[in-house]
Amino acid sequence: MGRKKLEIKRIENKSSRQVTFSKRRNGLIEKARQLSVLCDASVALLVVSSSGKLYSFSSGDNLVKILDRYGKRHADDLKALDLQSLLHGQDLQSKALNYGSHHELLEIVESKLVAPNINNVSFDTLVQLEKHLETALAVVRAKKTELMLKLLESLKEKEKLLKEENQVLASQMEKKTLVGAEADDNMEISPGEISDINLPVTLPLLN
Amino acid sequence: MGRKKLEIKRIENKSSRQVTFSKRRNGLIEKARQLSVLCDASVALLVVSSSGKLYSFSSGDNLVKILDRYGKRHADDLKALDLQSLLHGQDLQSKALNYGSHHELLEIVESKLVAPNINNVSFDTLVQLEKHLETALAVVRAKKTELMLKLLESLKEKEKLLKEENQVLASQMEKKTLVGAEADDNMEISPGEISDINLPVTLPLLN
DNA sequence: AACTATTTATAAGA
DNA sequence: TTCTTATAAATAGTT
Repeated sequence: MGRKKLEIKRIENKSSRQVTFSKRRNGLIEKARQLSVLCDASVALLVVSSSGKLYSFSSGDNLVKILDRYGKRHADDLKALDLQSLLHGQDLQSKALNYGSHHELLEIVESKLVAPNINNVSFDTLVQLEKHLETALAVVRAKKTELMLKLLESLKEKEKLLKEENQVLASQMEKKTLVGAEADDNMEISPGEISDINLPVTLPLLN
Repeated sequence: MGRKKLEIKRIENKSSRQVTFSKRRNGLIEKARQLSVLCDASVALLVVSSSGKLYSFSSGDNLVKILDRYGKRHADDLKALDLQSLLHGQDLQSKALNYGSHHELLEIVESKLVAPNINNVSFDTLVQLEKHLETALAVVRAKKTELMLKLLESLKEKEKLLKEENQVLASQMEKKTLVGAEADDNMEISPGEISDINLPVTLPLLN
């Protein structure tokens, strides 16, 4: 879509390849964003320039929700395939939870690759394994984001409570100042509007 | 780019959202492909519809190359951290070869996320798991590339042999033509320059 | 799935 | 890089 129709093959001129990369990369990322917004879809995009620089986009919150769903559905698929015995079978917890270190994941992968029956490691198998790992990674990242969002929310909540408390303290200070410095210990305190539940213990109780 | 300008916000009508998703998803994937071809870039794209269906694109060879470089660098980092013992330790094969399906990788990941002790799944744990999965992915991709390169080499080798054979055949044809058509069955054949090892069995033996 | 009126992206040029 | 503009492509609404 420019002055001329452009064949889709490697642009040989280095500088125009660079320019085209910059333009189209921006366009692609914008399109990805639009798709995610318009259609409530999760989109993850990764672009590596020929010089090795990395650009990426991911639809964020939304990605979390949906990859979570994807993970759950995948789990359902596994159930349907009667593989869930490993996940929810009797010795599951003892088995899976013994993975003290995630290094074992790597071991499994590596063993597949250095196995004696190396000839059985077909290209297709590797492609499949790659896909599974990608999915696993997506699920883990989704969970990570979810945790971050929860943390964020709890921080916001704390902030709100602290602000409320500050207001009460400020009004008390004002009162105290008006009454005079000698009445400190007998000062009456109004109950205020905030409840006492969930107040951080490091703060003075208000009523 | 349609009959009307469309605001970029969630399309509420379900069916038109579905249609738009389908159209734009295709468009996006095509754009991703074009960028990778035109600019010799690596592109990976992952789209999950709101119903949880997964669509993806990756630029293949080129991505392999660059991620391979990434992978190697990552592998070097691991060595520096003295973690490679896990990769090449002794009981690794016996342990891990029992994993018949790659689904189990996902199961392990999933079990970590839905585990009863959900509160123990700390953010740090997830970050670690993410790193491990990334490494695993890099390793798998490196192996994939290795296989591709081997295949490529063997194809080149075959090509070379076939070309040599063609030359011999061509010179024989020339000789035959010069001698005349009636000497076919008694024609003397020169041994030529090529060896008989590794010649495809579907080709006529030359000497 | 097709069809188009339009909008959008972008190739070339400055 | 950034902007401009002619033109190619994508796509929203329609059938």
